[in-house]
This record gives sequence, structure tokens and C-alpha cells, in this order.
Amino acid sequence: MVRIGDVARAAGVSTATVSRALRGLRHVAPATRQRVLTAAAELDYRPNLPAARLAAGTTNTIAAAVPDPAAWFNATIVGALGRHTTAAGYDLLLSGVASSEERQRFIDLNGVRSGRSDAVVLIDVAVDADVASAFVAQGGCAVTVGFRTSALSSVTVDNVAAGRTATEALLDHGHRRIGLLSLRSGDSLNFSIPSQRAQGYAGAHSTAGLAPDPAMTVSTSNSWAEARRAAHVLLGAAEPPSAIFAMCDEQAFGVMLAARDLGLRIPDDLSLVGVDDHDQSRLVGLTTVRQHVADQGVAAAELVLAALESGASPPRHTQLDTELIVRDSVGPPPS
Amino acid sequence: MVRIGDVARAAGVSTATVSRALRGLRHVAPATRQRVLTAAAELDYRPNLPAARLAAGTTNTIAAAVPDPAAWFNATIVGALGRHTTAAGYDLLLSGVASSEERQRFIDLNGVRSGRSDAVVLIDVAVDADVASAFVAQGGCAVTVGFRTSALSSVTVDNVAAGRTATEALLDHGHRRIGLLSLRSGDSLNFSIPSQRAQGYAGAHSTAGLAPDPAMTVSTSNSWAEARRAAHVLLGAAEPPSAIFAMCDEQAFGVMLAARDLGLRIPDDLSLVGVDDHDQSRLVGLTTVRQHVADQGVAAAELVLAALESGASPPRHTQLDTELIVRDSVGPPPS
DNA sequence: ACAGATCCTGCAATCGTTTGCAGATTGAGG
DNA sequence: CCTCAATCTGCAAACGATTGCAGGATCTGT
Repeated sequence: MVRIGDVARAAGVSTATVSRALRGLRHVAPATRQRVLTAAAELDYRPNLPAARLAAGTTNTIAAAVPDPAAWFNATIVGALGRHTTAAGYDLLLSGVASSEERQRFIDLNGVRSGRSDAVVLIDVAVDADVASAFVAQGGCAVTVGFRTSALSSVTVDNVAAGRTATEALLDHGHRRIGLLSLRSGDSLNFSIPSQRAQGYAGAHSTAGLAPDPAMTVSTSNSWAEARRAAHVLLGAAEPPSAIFAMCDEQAFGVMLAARDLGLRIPDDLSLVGVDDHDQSRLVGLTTVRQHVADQGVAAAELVLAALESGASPPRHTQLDTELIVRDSVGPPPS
Repeated sequence: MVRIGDVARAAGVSTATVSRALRGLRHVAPATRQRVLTAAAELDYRPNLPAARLAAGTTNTIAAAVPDPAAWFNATIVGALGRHTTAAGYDLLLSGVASSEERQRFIDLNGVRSGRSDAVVLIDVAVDADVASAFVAQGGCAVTVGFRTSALSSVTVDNVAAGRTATEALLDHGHRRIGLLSLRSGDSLNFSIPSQRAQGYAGAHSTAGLAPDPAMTVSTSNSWAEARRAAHVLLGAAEPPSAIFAMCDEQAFGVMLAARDLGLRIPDDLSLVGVDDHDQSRLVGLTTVRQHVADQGVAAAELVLAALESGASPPRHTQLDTELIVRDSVGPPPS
């Protein structure tokens, strides 16, 4: 293995100069730099990263934590985030943190103190306020996506507005009995999103002078299968809804399956609106409240890179817009 | 920052003993180990990873390269892979390698020599045979997914068979003019998959005593929008196909959109089969050749962990089965 | 009680960089 | 020609772990 000393010898300079030349630091004469560069190329020198990191005390790595890396929302964010962070010269460490032990372990190991990463981005995972403050107190740098706590920079959407928009789209068509397919967060997930969207749902009802029937709310994970089953109980009720607001598009897909099971046509027999604007929503004609997911990834990248650049800085909170995308899943209630 | 020496002092032992005790190595008395453990817990000690890695010469990190981390296929594999590798105590480094420069840079930086990762898994990226051999010659450990080259362990499916199965599903229903939506690989992508599936398509034709019309083949990326446009040219031909074989489900979705544009019903006016069994295929009733994507991720994890365990070992090639999943997108040709 | 084997533990070298400080070199101005 | 400032360069001390080797303690069997 060729070390920095070998390059130094070949170029006739010291290791200090090689280190500076290779990293493009100032205070090395152009001629010297050139000599070092060609020597390094000739020897096919690759700096040893752990050694550099140990000496420099910095890792050039950003760690991302997601409950499930394969889920569409997470994957989309990770993709956008990764593109931007690697463009800025950082590696991206990806950690699945489905269970709360994993989440704890992640936070522990990615504190500044273990030197695993320079910063952390938490995607759709909640973190206690005191854990967050402890983290920054230790000099940690973190940004959250889809969850907001005051001590950490965050990127979110206005979920209350999203819930309201979705519900209004249904109310405006005359629906009066609207099922709510709520998101049940797993252990490591994020409770704020469902509660805020539910708040929007309730708010829309009350401005319309209505009170939603609590029996019309069921919670499931974001899996199709579960949502499908839940839709069956909703639609099998004594007094079934004429429309369903699903808190995420993946749940809406499950509702579509259930509707198909029951021979219900959408939107003739049942109206449906989701939230996300999943890639597939367009294909199936789902009316939905779009959140710009990839943009959230780049916003997160910008926040984290800025924080890394500037050292400690006060947390910044970015909020992105949502918008109703009208397709073919909403119509008037059947008469 | 608390270092290993601090723990050693607190426990009244040497740093060597602390190191061994904390990592659960043999040759440390139970009582001593306990003393070290409590001391470490008391001081809230976190080992410095770069230092450990420098000293040990190992990184406990696996790097994954994917053209696009947000794509369904890749995300699914990364999810499964990550679950298994982190269970085995490894970190997962994720690199997007859309361009060939990025790909080159990835290979350079993740050679053993930079000490960035212990192993590499290449997902749907092709690598030249000589690059691969050079990599292993340097002691590198790599496994490829969706691509096969002799020097590296790999996990693949039988793409010829998949193409044949898909095509036969159409031929068996009496279709004689079958459009082929082929996958155009970008710079960093993988040429073998489309050519093998095309081979299956041709093979099925010839065993049926037919010769496919070359004009019935168009290539697109795996994006819907492109596939949709391509389907339009296919379906707008003077002599349009009665069925289309799309090389991946995402392309098939684009075909569905195009069919909808043209008022064509599936399967009455047009039959369609894809490959993948994408999460969404079930929702839209797409008949497809399933490949078990998540299983490919775990197979890759097993290969890479085994290789890491055993040191250098001859490459192993795992091939997974595919199966036809019949849904509602295939029928007899319109009369 | 003794020899020999077994089990623990510590010393100190090592991993390959980065970087503060000081010395050397060069150039400009008087 | 001399002085001072500006610019390069090298020395050597970190950075914080791991681990081969040797020595000391403990145990077993006779």
C-alpha cells in the first residue's frame, strides 16, 4: 500500500506539503503542487480515509435515518438528499431505524462523539425534545424531515392545511359522511403528521358546520393490505361513508382495492382523496394533495450543508407548500 | 471527550484490556470485564470510530452503488440489504452513481485502498471485466446485483427465461404481433438485462415458428413518460401490435397511460405484460413476470457477509427464480 | 509442594494522516 | 546592500484506538 510518505519521497517534499497540495490548500507553490500531483498520480496514491478522519477530526459523512428505506416517501427523499450531499463531497450513510432500539442506537452512534458522521438527517422519525437538545448541546448537527422539534432544523409541510384541503375537496362535492383513514405510526415513526392531518379534517368539518362521526375514523399503517382491510370495515359499516380521506396515497390504493372487492366504482359509488402525490397516483387517477417530496430532500440537503459550512447556527425551519391535484377519484355522493 | 484511557483509569486497567473487554474478545476475566463495562457506562464512553478503523484496518462498512436510489427496484434492494447488513453490525454507505464519472469515482474511492468500506455491492450497474479483476486483485470484495461478471459474486435472475415467459403468455393467447418496449440503459446502467429479455422474446417467437417484426421494438428508459410516448409510436403504427411486452412494470404503466390516451381498453383492445411485479402492479391488474426483488437484496447481503467473514473466496453466483403472475392485462387479440 | 499448562493483563509499537509552529526562501522597497 | 514582509516548506506532535508479545497469576495433576 502506498502511503503519503511515498508520495513525499517521490516528489522530494515533506508529507505536510503533500497533504496540503493534494487537498488544494493555500501556501504551496504552483510548481511544487504540480510535482506532488504527478507523483501521486504516478504512484496511484489513495489517501487512507480513517487516518485522515482521525487526524482531522471530521468525517465528511452525513448519516440518514429512515424507518424503512424501501418506502416510496423515504426513498425519494434519500435519493434527492444523496444527490446533493455527494455533489458537495459528503458520503451518505443510510440507517434503517424501524424499531426504537435501532433509533436509540442510531442516535448514540452518530453523536459527534463517535466520529461516525458530521451530521444527521432524520427522515420521518420523531425525536424527543430533550434528546434533541442534548444532541445539539454536544455539538451535534441534525435536521429532521417530516417532523419538527424546536432545537433542530427541519423541513416539513403544513399538514393541517393538507388535511383541510383534502377534506374540503370532498365537502365541496357535497359529501357529508367522510371516512378518515388515519396513519398509525409504528414505534419509531412520527405522530405529528397523522394528528395534524386529522386536525385539518376536523377543521374543515367545523367550518362547514359539521361534526365528523368518530366511528368514521380508522387507523392503519401505510401498507396497502392493512388499508384495504380497514376500508372494508369502514365500507361495511351500518351507515357507510360516501367518501374517504386517506392520509397517504398508499392507503388510498388499499381503499381502491377494497372498493374493487366490493364492486364499488370510484368516483361513482365512492369518492377518495389521498395525500402525497405518489408516483403511481396519476396512473390510477387518484385525486390527492401533493407534497413535493423530492424538494424536501433537497431542502434538507441545503439545511445540513449550510449548517456544516457555518458551524453551529440557530435551527432553521423550512416549510413547503402542498397543492390539490384533481384527478378522477372525486365526484358527488351517490343519490 | 472521554477516551479509552479515561475508562482504563476509572476501571484500574490498561487500555488494552478496555479495548478487549468492550469488544467482547476472549482473554478477559468476567469480573474485569464487568468493571470495565460499568466504568464505560458511567463515563458514557463512545469509541472513536476513525481511530478504531485506522488501528484495526477495517471499516465495518459496506458501500452500495445504485444508479438512482429513488427507483423502486433499487430502493427495495437497498432496504433489504441494509436491514441485513446492519443486523450484522455493518454500516451501509449509499452512493448514487448515475453518471459514468460517478461510477468511476465510486470504484476508485471504495477500493480497499482508501479504507472507506470493506466491501461494495453494485446494484444494476455494469462493470468491465478488467476493472472487476483489478478490483479483486487488490483485495477488494464486491458483489453485483442484476449484472453478472465472472470475477465478482453476483445475484441475478434468468432474464432470458423471464422474457420468454412474458412473451409466451402473449403468444399463448393468440397474439401474433407483439410490441417490445425495451429498456435503454443510461451511461452507468446495465446492458445485459434488456438484451437478455429481448433474447427471450425472440426465442419464444422462434419456437412458435414466428419472426418478430423489428419495427415493433422501441427502447426507452424506465420512466413512465418516456414509455408512454414510445407506446404511442408503437400503437400509432400503420400496423399496430395487439399486445405489448414491456421490459419492466414501470414501462408497462406508461403503456397503460398511452392506452388510456387512445381510448384503448386493456385487455380488450390491447394486452400487456411486464416484468418485476412492482408494488403497484397488483393495483392496476398488470400481468407480469415477478422477480423477487427484496430477496435479491437479502441474497446480496448473504453473499457479501459470507465473503467478509471468510476472507478471500471464489465468487459465487446466485440466480433467483421468476414466475408469471397472471392478472387482468392479458386477453385474446381483438378480432 | 512442584512442574507445567492455562488464563489474564499490560507495555509499547503501530495505523496513516493533519496541522501548529518555526525556519527558510524569495521579493520589494529604501 | 540591507531590512522587512510575504510566501513556502518541513519538523514533529498529535489524533485515539488495536494488538503482538511477554510476563505474571492461577490452576491442574501428581
